[in-house]
Amino acid sequence: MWCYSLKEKELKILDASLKLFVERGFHGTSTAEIAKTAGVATGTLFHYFKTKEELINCLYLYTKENMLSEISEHYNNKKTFKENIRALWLKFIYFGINEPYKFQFILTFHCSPYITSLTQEQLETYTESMLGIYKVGIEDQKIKKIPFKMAMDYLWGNIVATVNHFEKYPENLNEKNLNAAFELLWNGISE
Amino acid sequence: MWCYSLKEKELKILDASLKLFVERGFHGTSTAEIAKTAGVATGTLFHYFKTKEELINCLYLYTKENMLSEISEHYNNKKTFKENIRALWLKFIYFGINEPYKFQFILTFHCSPYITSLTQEQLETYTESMLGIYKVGIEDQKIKKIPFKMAMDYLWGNIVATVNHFEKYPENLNEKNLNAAFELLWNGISE
DNA sequence: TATTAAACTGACTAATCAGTCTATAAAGAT
DNA sequence: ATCTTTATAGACTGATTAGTCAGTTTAATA
Repeated sequence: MWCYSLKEKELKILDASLKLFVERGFHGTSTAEIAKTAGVATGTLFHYFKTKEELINCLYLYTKENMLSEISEHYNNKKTFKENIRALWLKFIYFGINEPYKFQFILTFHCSPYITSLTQEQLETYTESMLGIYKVGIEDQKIKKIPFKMAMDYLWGNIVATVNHFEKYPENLNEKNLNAAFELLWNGISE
Repeated sequence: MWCYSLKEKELKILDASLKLFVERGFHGTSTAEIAKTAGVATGTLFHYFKTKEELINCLYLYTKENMLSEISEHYNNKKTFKENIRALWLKFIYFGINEPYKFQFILTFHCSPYITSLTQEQLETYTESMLGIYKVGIEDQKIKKIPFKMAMDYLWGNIVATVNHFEKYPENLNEKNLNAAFELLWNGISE
């Protein structure tokens, strides 16, 4: 699988797929519909993606790389540990709010059978950088001694809940409530 | 829609649907497959459910009522507020662990376009009983002054994250970690 | 026992699906 | 200028789909 140096029509196919897969699911979306939405012929779709499954795997990689590239930021030693976690958390929240389709797609197809384990593996490097931050927090006694994976699942669960909340009630999206949502997370994990 | 006083084959169809819809999605599962898994003819399926959409709506009601009936318990004044919240939380967690298909189905199809808003409405009475508990917590200064809906979304997010976590790492499921998971929630919301 | 309604069956159908194929058009390479 | 590869198109195909229908069995009632 390649998915790099995307041609114009290739990108249009990915964008159309993202929208339709999120709105109607994998099997609920026909390749003909994707092609029509993207403004290309079905033959063109299958020229770039051998099968529908290859298309969704490619879309998953494209979307998740897109998210991680917006999130990635190195630990800033001039700020407190809490401020660092807050900055990271905020980046996820803003990605979820600004890119609702991409966020929902990652959520929906994260554990889906259409995504091959190969596609999954290519993204696990990110977890390692999180492990580094976690260790700092434990050593400096900033966060509770809970298992790393539980902390990760809790963090991700909070991000998903927060994004979904502000998507449901966009009128509540303001500095105050955003801070309240972060404090829920922080008070949970902090020592 | 009726869905009450279920006949034997009707129940088999619902059980088969639950398994297949969770594993392969709505459009990924054919009615022929459901009928075969349930051990009935396709005609029987359409005798009980006019369309595939009616089937999934019926299944959603059946599943969510099933969950709520197992969760429902009145506030116990002899216990502390925290203990009451913990008992409620635990019931959700055990439902998620003991009924992984039902839990996953509710999660997946909660915001899905196949579930009609009518089906959604029939289940909102539960929220009201939660509102009562929330008010008690606020008045007695047990929990922070965060908006009710945010608290609900945070609670549900924590439950989902916890169930998913123990499903991913069943070897971690024990009293100690279960308590640690609850403390994450409680420290987040408590005053 | 006879009558009727409900439960049940599976072959069948029109529509839709993923993917193919043949034919051009455009772009690069020599 | 000629040749080769790549990009694009859309009509087409065999397989599959949701749902129907005509008829059979079962169960309840009179």
